[in-house]
Amino acid sequence: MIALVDCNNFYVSCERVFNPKLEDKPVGVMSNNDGCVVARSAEIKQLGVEMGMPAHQIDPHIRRQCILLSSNYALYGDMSRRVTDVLSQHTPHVDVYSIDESFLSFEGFESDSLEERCQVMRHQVRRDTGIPVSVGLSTSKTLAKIANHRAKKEPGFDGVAIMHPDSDDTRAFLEQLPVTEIWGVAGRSAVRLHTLGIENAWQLREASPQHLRKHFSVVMERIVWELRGVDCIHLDDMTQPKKQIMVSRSFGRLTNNKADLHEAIRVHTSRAGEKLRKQQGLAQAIMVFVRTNRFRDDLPSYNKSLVVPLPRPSDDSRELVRAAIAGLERIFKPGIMYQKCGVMLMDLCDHDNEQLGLLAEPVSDEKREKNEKLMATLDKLNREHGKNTVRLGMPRKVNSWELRCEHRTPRYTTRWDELACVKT
DNA sequence: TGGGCAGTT
DNA sequence: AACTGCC
Repeated sequence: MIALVDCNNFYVSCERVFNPKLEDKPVGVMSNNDGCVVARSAEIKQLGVEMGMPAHQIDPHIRRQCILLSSNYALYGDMSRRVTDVLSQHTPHVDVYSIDESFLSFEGFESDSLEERCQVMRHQVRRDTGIPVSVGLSTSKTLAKIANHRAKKEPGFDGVAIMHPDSDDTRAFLEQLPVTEIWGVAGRSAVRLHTLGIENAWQLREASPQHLRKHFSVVMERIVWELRGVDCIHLDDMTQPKKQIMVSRSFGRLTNNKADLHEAIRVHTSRAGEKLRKQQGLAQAIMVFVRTNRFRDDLPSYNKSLVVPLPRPSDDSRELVRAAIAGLERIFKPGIMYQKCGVMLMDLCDHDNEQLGLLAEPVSDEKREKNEKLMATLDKLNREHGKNTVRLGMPRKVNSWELRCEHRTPRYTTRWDELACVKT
């Protein structure tokens, strides 16, 4: 059996742990740059604030009743780790799927007592971390996801729902479940499934896997098997090293300032270098892109990207930055109001079996060791003292390009100076 | 009106 | 290099 453990309204729940005044209130957490609403309390859902809604599109009358917070990823990441720690006490097989979801395997466990076991686990997570979670149980990940939805929506389940793949109850539920509610099926696929006469999850389950593979891809074929209860989506590739590493951000406000883009590209590239070193990889090329706001038809639009090959495979932020800036110089167009820029490290290879190009100059062991030490020190400082404590290049006085996050709460659990104060 | 992938054209 | 799809 597989369990999907999903935190309820995760970001909002994290905020409530440290600020009980948010309990019973319509609370929302916004995405980066205070753009869209990405987490909602039950009360704000009641007011009709939809998932992914741009914050500025909320009716002002409704908005006044809501508490909208900027996202506090330092807090959510740390709370997520705490939840995972508790889950790990209940089974050795925990696959962290996202910041608020984990798949647990209960293979080899007594199946009669699984629901009870999950209730105990659920209560322990609540007690030890303050985060409410729901649990869906079945024999495949896709069905466990669906069971989890039911655990959240149908109060009778008390937070833990089990779905046996071949029961009448499962059939009845799948028959009324639109395909868009299935993990991996969204708008475009739904339209194409519709033309094949497939509207609900049961019809998809009964369709021929080969047929669907032909019309879609192996991904859709797997969904059919999964709906039949066959576990065939494997997540171990989650921990596999990434094939590309991307770092990009929107600017707090649009900018046409070349220095802003330079600084942003430097910071994003440094961050990408950190991620690359963490997975012990080397990049052979770096892509740099700039973009205008596609929703502003009143301004000229300009989207441009450029791949810059690196002289040799590298994980040295200084070499990466040099290449990225060279790329930026070639695609920067003056007089354009830019909304976003970023970099992507490409053609990643493993640190150990680095291959030198024909023209690449080998680096002496001594020099390489020095570079590695420098980068390791940089990473350590930034890890322990907060992002961007140490940066490459000249810092600027005003980071006019930096993100908007006007309503961020303290990083209660990861910063000594931002600990929650019980009484002053 | 977010960010980070993978995959296709 | 640009675009699509997904979460």
